[in-house]
Amino acid sequence: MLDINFIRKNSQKVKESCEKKNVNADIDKILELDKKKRELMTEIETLKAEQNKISRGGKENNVLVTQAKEIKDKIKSMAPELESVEKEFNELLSELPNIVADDVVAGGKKNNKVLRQFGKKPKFNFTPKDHVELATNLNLIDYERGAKISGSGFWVYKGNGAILEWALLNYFIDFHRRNKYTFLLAPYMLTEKSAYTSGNLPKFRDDLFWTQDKLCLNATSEMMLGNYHRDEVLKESDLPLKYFSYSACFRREAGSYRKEERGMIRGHQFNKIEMFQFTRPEKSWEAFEELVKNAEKLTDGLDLHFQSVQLAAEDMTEAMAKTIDIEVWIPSMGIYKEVSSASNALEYQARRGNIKFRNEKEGKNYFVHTLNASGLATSRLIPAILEQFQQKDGGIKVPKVLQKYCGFNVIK
RNA sequence: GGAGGAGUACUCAAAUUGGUUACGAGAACAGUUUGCUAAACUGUGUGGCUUUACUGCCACUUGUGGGUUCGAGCCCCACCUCCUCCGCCA
Repeated sequence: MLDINFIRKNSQKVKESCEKKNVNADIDKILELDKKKRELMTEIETLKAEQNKISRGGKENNVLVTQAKEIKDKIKSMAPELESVEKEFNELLSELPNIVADDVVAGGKKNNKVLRQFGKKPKFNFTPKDHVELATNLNLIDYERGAKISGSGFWVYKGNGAILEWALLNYFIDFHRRNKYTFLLAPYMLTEKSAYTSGNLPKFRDDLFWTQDKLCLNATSEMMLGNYHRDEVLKESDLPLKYFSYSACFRREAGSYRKEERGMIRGHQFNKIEMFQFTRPEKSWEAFEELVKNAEKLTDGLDLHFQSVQLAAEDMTEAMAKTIDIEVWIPSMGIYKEVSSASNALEYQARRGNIKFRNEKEGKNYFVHTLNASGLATSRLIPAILEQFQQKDGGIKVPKVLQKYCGFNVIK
């Protein structure tokens, strides 16, 4: 959510940002409703002040009590108008996307900009197989039984496949622990309110799984991490707060194409470790660089070929001012696929979740900035590892950093 | 799932039959003043109006949302969370 005061003073900038994202937003309407809201509030508050004045005098004076009754009725008759103005105002305001950073370009995916590439595309002196074939041949992933148990879009990690998956997670966890991020294991089910705060509602209701108790399944740990300090005033000296969390993530992926995305590229359930930071406003861009660097280091540590891409305005979610994706090379598809997404939400999420810190010097509370980055998601890393490190004999060379977790160097 | 109890600010904690400004203690931080490891005093949430600013005025704030009333921490209803007991427990 944006600050209405900011919109009042910078309506032109807000409009330009919306244009970049190709979002149709009626800023003038919002400003008009804001004005109307404040006028009604002032009117009602003046009446309330009068009412309070009379009430404080006690019940001695019958004339005054009659007057107070009239005021009460008047307030009651005005309330619905204020309510409806507020409702419309809040709806429009909460639909406004974040102001995109100055260096974010307009347009969609096509305008995404590759910032840097790491490693080299592997070259094979034999015909490489795709990850589905490799994983099936080596008995690492059981797609058929996954589908039998839970339907399409689910799979089972088996034997060395499960060990490889878990090795990745352990590698990530050790990395974040070394960096002094605090490890959180949080619930996988969240209330509607939490889903609102994290921005998944109302827009993405259909992309979430819902239980009969009106809880939704976690779609990314960003949801639980962003809600962790909801409605709190944090100590300035505690900032930045750095967390990481492991969770299985559940997504309906309703209507998404599965034909071209064989295997584990897009499933209903996948494992992900997420970094999250709550920072002072002036430190958030610094933190952003740190998160991007961490995600790159993790991927680079696996010796994979990948690239970092700065997203264009339309490709970012509405909460974010800037997003950089880490995309790993999938040889069989001939494209790069996202394994991490690092974003700075500035105070957009904090405003929604009412997360502040106390500036001791001024004695005032300000919104924190929130940032998140995957560190990392495994479901595209396994295909990348299998395909990029496959050998002529159909075996897989295990990345060096994972060998101590796996207990083997090669999968045959 | 059932029965009972509780929820007041950072923490602890009071409030007579509904009545003006929610008693008080402690903590932390800031400001002022005095200086022997510190003390004393003042201040501390949200929003609106006003002001260049300082300030001032007003409204809201006792888990959340409603209701009754001129007036609600207190009465009524619904919900949330925690505690105790019972039931269920692949």
